[in-house]
Amino acid sequence: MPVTIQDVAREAGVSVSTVSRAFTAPEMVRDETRHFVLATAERLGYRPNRAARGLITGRTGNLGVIVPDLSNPFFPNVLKGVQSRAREADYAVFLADCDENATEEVALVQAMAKQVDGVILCSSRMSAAQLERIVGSTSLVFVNRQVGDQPAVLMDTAGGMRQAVDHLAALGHRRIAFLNGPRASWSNRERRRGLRRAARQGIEIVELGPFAPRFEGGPHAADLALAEGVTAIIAYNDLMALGVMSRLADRGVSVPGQMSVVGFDDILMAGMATPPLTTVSMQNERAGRVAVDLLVSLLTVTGAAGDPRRELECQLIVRASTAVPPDPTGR
Amino acid sequence: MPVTIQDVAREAGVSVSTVSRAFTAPEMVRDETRHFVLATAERLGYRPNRAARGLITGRTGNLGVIVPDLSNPFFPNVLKGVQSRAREADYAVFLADCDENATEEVALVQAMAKQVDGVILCSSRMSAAQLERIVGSTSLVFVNRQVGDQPAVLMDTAGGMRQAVDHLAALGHRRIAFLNGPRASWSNRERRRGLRRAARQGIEIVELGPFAPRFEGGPHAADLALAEGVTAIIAYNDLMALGVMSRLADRGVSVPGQMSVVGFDDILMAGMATPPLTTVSMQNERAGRVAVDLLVSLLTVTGAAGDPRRELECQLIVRASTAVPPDPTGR
DNA sequence: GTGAAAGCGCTAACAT
DNA sequence: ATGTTAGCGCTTTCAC
Repeated sequence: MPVTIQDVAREAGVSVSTVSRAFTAPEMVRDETRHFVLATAERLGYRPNRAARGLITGRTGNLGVIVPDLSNPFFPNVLKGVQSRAREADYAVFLADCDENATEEVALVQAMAKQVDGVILCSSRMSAAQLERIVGSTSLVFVNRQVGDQPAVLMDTAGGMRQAVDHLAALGHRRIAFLNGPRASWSNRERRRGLRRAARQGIEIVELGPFAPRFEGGPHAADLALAEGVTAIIAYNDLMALGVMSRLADRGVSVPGQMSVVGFDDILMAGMATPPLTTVSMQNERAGRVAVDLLVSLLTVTGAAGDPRRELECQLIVRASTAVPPDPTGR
Repeated sequence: MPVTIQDVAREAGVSVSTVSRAFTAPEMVRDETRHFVLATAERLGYRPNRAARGLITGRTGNLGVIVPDLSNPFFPNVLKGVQSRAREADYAVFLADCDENATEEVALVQAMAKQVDGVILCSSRMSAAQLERIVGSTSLVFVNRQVGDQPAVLMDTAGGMRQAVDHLAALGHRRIAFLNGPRASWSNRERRRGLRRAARQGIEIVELGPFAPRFEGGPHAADLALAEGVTAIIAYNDLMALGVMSRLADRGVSVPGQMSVVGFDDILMAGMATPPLTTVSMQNERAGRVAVDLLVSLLTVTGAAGDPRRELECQLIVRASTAVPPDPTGR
C-alpha cells in the first residue's frame, strides 16, 4: 500500500537512482527531469522511507530526548524548544520519560541509540558509572547537568541566585530562607551552591527542607520558614513557591508586604505565576533550542568546532512592583 | 561500530537465522542453542536494529503523538500516560508539537506515517477536509476530539459539567458565569454544550468571552463576571481560573466566601491548583494510557474487536471545604 | 532445529 | 546526466 521509490521510478519512466537523486542531490539531475520526477512523486503521494534511508546512510534524521518526569513543568518547556528547533532542522524526535529512574534512563538511551543520531538528556539522574556505560553508544547532549567535558547546555544558576539575593537585599531583607528541593537533585545542589556564593556580608541564609518540589511541599515549608522568623523566602521552584504563598495567605501574611517570596524555574512561561511571586526564569525553551543546535553541530561538523558547552543567562522577573522592605526591628 | 546480528552469529558459531529466531521466535530454537546465542548477544552488547526489522516486517514498533502545544499543561499529562503505557507495550514514541497549526499537523502526520505503526492525535486542530487527507496513511487514534467513527478517547465533559453545576446549585448559587476559551476549540464547544445541558431550572448561565486559555485571560474575565453580578464562575480551564482568583483577591473578593470558582482541566495533577479552587479533573494521563491501548489493539487484533471509542469519566475535585452559599438577597 | 538465500526501500559506488 | 548493481541489518521462505 505505501508508495515506494520504485513506484515513482516506474511511473515517471526513469530509474530509481534518478528519483533518489532528485531528492537527495538535486544538482545532479537535469532540471526538467527533476521537476517531472518530483511532480510524479507528489502526485503519487510518495514520502521517502527514512528508516530505509538510515539503514544505508547511517544517519536516521531522528533525535531523542529523555526527561525525568513530564509532569514536572520544567520539562515540557524544554521539549517545546527542542521540538521547534528540531523541526526547523528537519529532525523528528523520540521522547521518553524515565520516571525519575536512572536505570530506566540507561535502558532508554540504549533502546534509542540505534534509531537516533543523538540524544538530549535533560537533568539526567544517572550516576557517573551509569553515564560511563552509555557514552559512545550515541552522541549525547546534556541539559541542566554538567558531566565531565560532555557537551551541555547549562543555566547560569549562580547568576540567577545572585540577582535574587541582590533584589532581596536591596529591599532590606537580612534573613532569608532557602527551601531545598530533593537532595539528590543536581539542580538543587546547583542552586544551593549559587546561593551560598551570592550570600553577602550581612545576609543570613536559613536552609530548610528538603521538601517535595511541588505545590504540596510549600505549605509545610512556609510554616517552618515563618517559625524561623525570616522576612524572605527563596523556594526551590515555582510550584513550591505557589504552595508557600497559599499557606501565607491562609495565615494572613501578606506578600510582598510582610514576606517576599522568590520562585525558581520558569513555569510562569506558561502564564501561571501569580503576580506577587518573583521568579528566576531559567529560559527552558531556549535551552531546548540550543541543545538541538549543539547536537546538530556535533553531528554535521567533522572536527570539534567551538565550545561544546553553552551557558544560558537566568533572568529575575519581578512581578510585584509594590514590594516594600520589611521592618528591620520586627521579630 | 554498532554490533550487528552478523557479529553475534559469527561469535556464537551459528547462522544469522538462528540468532534472529532466538529473539523473535524462541520456541523454534533448541533451548541450549538459544541460551548460548542470547548470552553471546548480551556479552557483545547487541541490540536489534528496529528500523531494519521494520523494513521487512512492516511494523516499526514506534508510535507517534501530536499535540497542539506543549506549553499547555493539558498535554504533558496526556503524554505522560502515553509514555508509560507505550513503554510497557515496548513501543517507542515520536513526539511532535504542531504549534496550534492544522496545516503543520497534517504535514507532521505524513512525515511520521512511514516511521510509526500509528499516531495519536491530541485535540486535533484539523478541519474535516484535512482529516480526509490523512485517514488511511496510518492508524489513527484521537484524544479529546470526536471525528466520524474514528477510534477516539473522549472525556465525559458533559458529566463533569453536570457535577460542577450540581455542586454549585447545592451551594445555593443561581447565577453562574461561564468564561469561554477559544471559539475554535473543540473542547470549548464541548464544555459549553455540557453546561447548557447541565443547566437546570432556576439556574441562570451568563456566557462571557472568549478569553485566552491562560492565566492572563483570567483577570479581565473576572472583572466582567463581577460586573454581571454572578456568585459563581466556571472557567474554561484551571489556568484562566487561577488568573480569575488572582484578580478577585486584588479586588478583595474572598473565594469561596463571596465567589465560588470552578476550573476545568487537570493541571492540578501536577500539584498546582490552589486550594480554594474547585476543579473538574479530565484524567488526561489516563486518557494517554487508554489511547495507547486502543491503538495497540487496533494494530494487533485483525478484525475490529470491541468499541473503538472509550469515554472517560470526569471527576469533580472540591478543594475548598469551607464553601458557603452566597447571600441570595445580595446584588 | 538449523542454514542458505531472497528480499524490505533506499543510497552509493561504478558504469555508460 | 542517467542506469545498474551491490548491499545496509534484518526476517522469512524454503531446503536440508
